Amino acid sequence: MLESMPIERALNEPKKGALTKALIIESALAIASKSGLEGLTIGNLADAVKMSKSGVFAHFGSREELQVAVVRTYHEHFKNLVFIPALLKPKGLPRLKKLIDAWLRMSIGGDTSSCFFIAGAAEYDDRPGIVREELIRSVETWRASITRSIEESIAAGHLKKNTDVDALLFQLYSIVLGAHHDARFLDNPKSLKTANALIKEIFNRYQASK
Amino acid sequence: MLESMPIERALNEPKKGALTKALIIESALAIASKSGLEGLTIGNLADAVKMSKSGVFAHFGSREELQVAVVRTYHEHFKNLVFIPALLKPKGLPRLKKLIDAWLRMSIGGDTSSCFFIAGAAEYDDRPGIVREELIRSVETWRASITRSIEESIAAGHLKKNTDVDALLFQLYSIVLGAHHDARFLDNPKSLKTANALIKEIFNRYQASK
DNA sequence: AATATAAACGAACGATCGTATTATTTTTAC
DNA sequence: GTAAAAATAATACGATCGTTCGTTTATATT
Repeated sequence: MLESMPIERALNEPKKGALTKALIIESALAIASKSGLEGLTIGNLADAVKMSKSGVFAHFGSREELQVAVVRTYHEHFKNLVFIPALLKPKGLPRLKKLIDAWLRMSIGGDTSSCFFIAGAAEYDDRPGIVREELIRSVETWRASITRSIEESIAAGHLKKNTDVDALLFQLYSIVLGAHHDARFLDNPKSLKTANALIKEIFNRYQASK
Repeated sequence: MLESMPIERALNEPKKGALTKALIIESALAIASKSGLEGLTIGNLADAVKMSKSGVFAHFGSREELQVAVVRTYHEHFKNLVFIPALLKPKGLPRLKKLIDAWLRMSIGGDTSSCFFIAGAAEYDDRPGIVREELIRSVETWRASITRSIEESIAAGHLKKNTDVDALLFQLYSIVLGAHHDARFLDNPKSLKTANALIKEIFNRYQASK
């Protein structure tokens, strides 16, 4: 028996480990939301969950894997907070508007937490590695969702047939970046209103004449 | 003579110190351009200029002051690279277009260096201190320059009299942020073209009908 | 040339970083 | 209840961080 991998044991997933791991990740997400993914260390995370550094470390094997886990978890949160609610709106322009509105509101959310897709993009725009790759995956997924919703809006006759999808995506995305910048860096309280007015204007311009 | 501050000596500014300090800052600017202001450490800076850590440190007194010095120096570079060239264009729309064009090109510049006003804003949007304050000062100065140029364009009759200055500033600024994001994080080679097309369209829309 | 000041160095400090190794405790399975 | 396995802890390592200190070298003044 050169090797007898006990299959039945591999299937028996442990109980407690996965649970505390989830708790750790949740705490890590809170820290990274406040201080960025680079501000998340094994040390301060261990303090936060009242465990030893090594105890926390063992769950991930490396700091990078911890950061990747945080990005993945944030992606799930994002889906629940932004994407899923928009699915309740009817396909086309209503859903597209809701997608952007929910994202915008959450990006500049008054509390400490920022949007990982924005903050992470800035943090890792010149830092290669698996964290960056995971971030790009998430952002591209999100952009694909917006793109699809734009296309559906065109198909439904809500937006002009000759709408440049990429250009519209770029505009919407840029506005959210701009609002995020104005609100979080410049502390401009009017940023949300400015962004909303602009979004409305853009949609009007792209709208099929009725 | 409880205290006899030798005034004549205070006026004699040293020679060599200021020179090497300038060299150090220049090197620091290069490092921070590649790795961000937080990636700039006394250690790697000392290596870069082939000096001892303490020798470098003595010129600034603290790491924060070093970072502030870097921001100030970058502001000067920015003026020379973006602002001054635009002054050669005639007041009004030509100058405004040049301001944005030069900034945009430099922000997504193919080389390693990014734009501090953008990268720094993201890095310090939740990190209080003198570095953040210096960054805000620089960014606000830059935004004031754009604002003034917009107003001059209106006064010159190049842009509609009812132009919403803040809204236009927000749009232009957001587009550069979006292009920076697309180019540097998503590695999208079309970002410059997309941004330029959009800028052109916006100026057309705001232009006084002739 | 002698002297005073500025500039740079070298070594060390305490802190924290991520990680590896080894031990102990807690949970699971029979 | 006991043995195996998983989860957590304890400890330590080498690196690097910003900073301090005492000393030496370079520059400037007289």
